[in-house]
Amino acid sequence: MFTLLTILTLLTFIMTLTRREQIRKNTTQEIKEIARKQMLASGAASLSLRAIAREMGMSAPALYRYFENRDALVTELILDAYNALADAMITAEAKVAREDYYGRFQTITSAYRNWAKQNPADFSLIYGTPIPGYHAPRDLTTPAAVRSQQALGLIFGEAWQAGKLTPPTDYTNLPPAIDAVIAELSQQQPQKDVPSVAITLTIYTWTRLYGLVWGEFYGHYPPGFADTGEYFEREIAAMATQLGFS
Amino acid sequence: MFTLLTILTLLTFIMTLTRREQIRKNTTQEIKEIARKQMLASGAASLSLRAIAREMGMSAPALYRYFENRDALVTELILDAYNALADAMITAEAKVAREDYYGRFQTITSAYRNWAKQNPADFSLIYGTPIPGYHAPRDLTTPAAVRSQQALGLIFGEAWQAGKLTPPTDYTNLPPAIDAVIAELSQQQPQKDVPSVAITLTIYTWTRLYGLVWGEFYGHYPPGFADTGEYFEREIAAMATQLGFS
DNA sequence: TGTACATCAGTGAACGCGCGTTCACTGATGTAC
DNA sequence: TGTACATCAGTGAACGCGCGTTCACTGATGTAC
Repeated sequence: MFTLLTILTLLTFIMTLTRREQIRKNTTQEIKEIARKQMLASGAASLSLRAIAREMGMSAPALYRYFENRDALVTELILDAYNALADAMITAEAKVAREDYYGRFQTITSAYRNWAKQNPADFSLIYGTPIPGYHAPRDLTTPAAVRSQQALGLIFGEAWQAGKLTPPTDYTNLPPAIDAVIAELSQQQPQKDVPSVAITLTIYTWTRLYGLVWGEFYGHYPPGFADTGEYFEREIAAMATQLGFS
Repeated sequence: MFTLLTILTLLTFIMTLTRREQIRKNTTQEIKEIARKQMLASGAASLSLRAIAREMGMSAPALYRYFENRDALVTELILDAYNALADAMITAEAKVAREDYYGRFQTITSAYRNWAKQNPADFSLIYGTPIPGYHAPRDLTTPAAVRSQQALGLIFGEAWQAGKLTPPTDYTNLPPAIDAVIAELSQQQPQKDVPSVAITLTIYTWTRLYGLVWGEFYGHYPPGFADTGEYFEREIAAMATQLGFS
């Protein structure tokens, strides 16, 4: 009897607590989803708490139960986006054989593009023009932003150590000022043995990836050029050659 | 007497007309300059006629004497920006010896970056996230947007014809779908003899340029990395090698 | 087990703000005879 | 040359809208004894 009662009480306790929290979680999730939908329709800059509340059939002040203010919501959306991108890249890349470095490079870059295409609002939020008046708390956003880049850097590092990546001197023989920055970054990595060249390649590759996908998003390409992903795969292949994958 | 009078009348006519028009031109120019200043401060998305009028010490309705509405002002700013970028690139490049193709490439790409750095509001306006609710009249903006790209393409074309540019097969042997798009674009050029490969190289190079400069603008690079232009010059040099300049 | 209390989600009214745009107007500048 | 008229730049009031945020509140859900 004693144990049964205890268990029942605990169960009720857990269940009710969980139920309330569950509803809260769902509502929070719904707010974010509608926020994303609206950003997609009219741009991150015009994200509006009142508009979100309206679409949810709620009054605007109710949202303040879930987020301290508009900026807090934006920050959460940004963190989610960075993390979702990193997750997508990392899980895709994890499926490729470890010693197939070029395959991993291809897969992780494709994952980047695919995620961006499937989540245009999030992509635009983190890599588009900053929202006027909003200032990201760098101590929160930077670690999230860096995850996906580190995943790419790891591939370069491992490939280089395996002798499967021999970059041209353009990327190994840097001006002293840049070299110093790279060296310092190399120290700061969670894995201690990240070679400097992996960081250099990551930075330049990231820029190229970004340009490729952004151009596709906002119609910087001639009509028809980017309709299929071939333009992208081509440049990735070219990139691999140019960076020295073998 | 007759001629003197005629001349005087004409002169008065021209002068008064010119004076009025001159004032009008100045005011129009001032509106645009303040618009740019405000875009720089708070982003293109929050460009506001009322705010511009306020800063000019005018009432807001007065602006409607100069622009039909807000969108018309935005369109003019966009056209100005595209043209200013193209002018900057073309005039810089024109100073380099015609047969120094690599030098022309270096100069025109530097001009791109310099212009962007000196005119961040304009750069952001034409290449940043589109303004919510604003739809550019493509028939006006596309020709302006294309000018700078054509200037770059011309260098590739001439270098190729001179045998000073031998691109790797990545850029010459394209998938049929992309090839078709390029071929059609090649037909549409004002200069009839633009080789397809010049167009391919232009598209991919433009993307890389864009990524490089955009990253510098919005802090996608590690601190210290992009402070001087060396990171840029390095990548341009790498690019030249990769594209096959000789 | 039932009752008193605490917590929490959500509401409606309000504040103060800014926006684009229209309209009827005033006063200065330019034009025609 | 002087006068009547037309054009143009600019004003102030107003319309209707949306925004973020605060505040005092209600009613439901969960907690303690």
